[in-house]
Amino acid sequence: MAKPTINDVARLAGVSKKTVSRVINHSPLLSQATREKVEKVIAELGYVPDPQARALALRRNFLIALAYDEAADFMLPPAQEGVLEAIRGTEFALTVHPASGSPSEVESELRRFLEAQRPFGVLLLPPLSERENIVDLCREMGCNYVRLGAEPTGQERDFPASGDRAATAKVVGELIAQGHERIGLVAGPEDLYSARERELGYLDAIADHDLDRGPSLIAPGDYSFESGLAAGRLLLEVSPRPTAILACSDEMAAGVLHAAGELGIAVPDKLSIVGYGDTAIAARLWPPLTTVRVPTAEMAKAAARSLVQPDLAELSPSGFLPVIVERSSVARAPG
Amino acid sequence: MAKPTINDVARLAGVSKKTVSRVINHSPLLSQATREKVEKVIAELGYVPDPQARALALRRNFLIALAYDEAADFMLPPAQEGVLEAIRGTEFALTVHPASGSPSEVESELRRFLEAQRPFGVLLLPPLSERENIVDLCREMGCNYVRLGAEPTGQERDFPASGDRAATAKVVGELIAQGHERIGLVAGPEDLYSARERELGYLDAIADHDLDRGPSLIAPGDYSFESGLAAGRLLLEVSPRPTAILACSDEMAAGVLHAAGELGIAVPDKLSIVGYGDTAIAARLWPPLTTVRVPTAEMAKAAARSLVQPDLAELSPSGFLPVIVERSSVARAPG
DNA sequence: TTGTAGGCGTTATCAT
DNA sequence: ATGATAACGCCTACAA
Repeated sequence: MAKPTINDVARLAGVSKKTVSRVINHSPLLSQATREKVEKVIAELGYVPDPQARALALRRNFLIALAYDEAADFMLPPAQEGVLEAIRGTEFALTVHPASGSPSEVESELRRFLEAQRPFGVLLLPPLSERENIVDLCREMGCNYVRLGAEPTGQERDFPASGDRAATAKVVGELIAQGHERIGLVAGPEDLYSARERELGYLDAIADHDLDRGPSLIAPGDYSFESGLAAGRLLLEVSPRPTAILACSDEMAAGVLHAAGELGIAVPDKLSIVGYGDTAIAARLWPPLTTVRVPTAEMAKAAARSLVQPDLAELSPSGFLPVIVERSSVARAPG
Repeated sequence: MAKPTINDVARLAGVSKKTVSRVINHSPLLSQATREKVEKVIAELGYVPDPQARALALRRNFLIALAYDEAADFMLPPAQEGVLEAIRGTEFALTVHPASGSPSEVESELRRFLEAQRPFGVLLLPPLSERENIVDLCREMGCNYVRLGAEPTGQERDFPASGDRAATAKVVGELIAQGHERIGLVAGPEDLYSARERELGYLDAIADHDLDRGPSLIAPGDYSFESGLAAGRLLLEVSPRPTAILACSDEMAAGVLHAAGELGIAVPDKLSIVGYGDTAIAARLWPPLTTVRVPTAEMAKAAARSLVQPDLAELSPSGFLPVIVERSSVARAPG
């Protein structure tokens, strides 16, 4: 009553193992008759090829890994969803590997993971995707990889963060068009390419319109809620107060919203807030958050597909542009 | 320059394959001398045992699967986190399998997944964990499994949802103690054990205090934000309006908060809101949501550990009780 | 304490 | 179009 093996199938069908193997792998050179005969036996026995044995013989398994730094929690859900969508219906599965600790710990943890599982391919989320030693590690281990959200390198197969600068400049421009003249920024972590681009976009817009950009209008943050809360308290304390704040992540925008709530500042009447990411939280906040949608899931899906079916023509990796989502946290500048 | 195999190590160390194997697997019966000799060669060569070959020979791999229905999105992040914590530092990895579609599609998808990956163990999230055919499937495939959040069955190794009824009764009791007499409920999906328990807990408290429980005070929901929004609109329209609403999930509580915002009802001054779950969103809403914390991550961690190290004594699976988290969305009843 | 022979279930090579 | 034989890299059983 043990699981049937390829040998059982071969014996019962009166053919060789290899022939059964050919049936399994849809080899083109097989007579229709034998194929059907073998398939019948397979169905009767309920035979399923052993994945471990296949993996050994093929020298590859069917795992796609998603590796990320703890700092990437904010983009994990959509990225994961995208990968799952890409591999749905295939024989691939997703394994998830969070890294934590110091850079060298992160590297050795990832190495152990790659050694222990030997996944067929890895998706690297930022900031992991921006670290050369990590990329080198993947290459050295002979593991396919794709980088997400890193600085563009001209590597065909990577999916860089593109368009953040222009998108940010555009939202800030829209705030200005609505009469806002003192616009605060809650910046992101400096080691993230996307965060730097967003800040540059903000500066572009400010410069374009000759607006004030005293340092008191830019507060540091790390994409986390807590940092957004702290930054919000900071920015809302300066005088004259900004009438609008752009946070470089939705989580931080939620923090700013809290700060405004604490101070009794009405949003959007007295303060407009814009987030970034259009993550799950954006539409659930009150007021619903105007934000910039980053197509993380779509990028992850395309990236995973490029690992799984490298032959298929892909959407151009640079074709994933952020787009502004207007909700209710922005209004004209007060009086 | 191919990867070194056990043979290379054996040859260079001047011992047999088996001896190397014993070193790898920390066999106790080995002379210190040979062990060190072999370990030296292993280090020099950078040899790492091939996981696929090991998996084939051992007839098991090192994957823990997390299987869930789409309806379980709300508890996926903490569950995943818990599993990852449990396997951190071990040679296990996590693979994630979402199921969607009709019940029979879900079953056949899960079957294909289990066949294709043959994970060492599976964690079943509700409502998957409550479906007997799914559990049978795991058993039939000879796959270790643990159920999370299902109805208690007396099975030692499962981690049922326990304490929801009592916890719900307790929060509602506290609302009553604060003067609330018309308390609405946004119920959860009826096919979830935990949702049914929460509704029962609500009814317990209402009955205990001889309060009104007209059907107009109970609105259906499915744990989603949208259903919470709809339920909120419904409940806030009846007259006299409830002064407090308990939503059986944080997402639905966010929906109720939106409904209140649309109608210009101040929270918590005119309306108290309580959520359930203490998911990420609870602390980020404004006002911060009073809610009931469900120790999903801890349960998932313990559950995963029970798969990975079944020998170790475990925390009693029923030891994970929900606990009330007071924040700012509750106030005394107005007037 | 160590080695030998054989098996795990599949695929690749190279005949036929 | 099909089959015999040898990998793939590790582990178990048993012998020494």
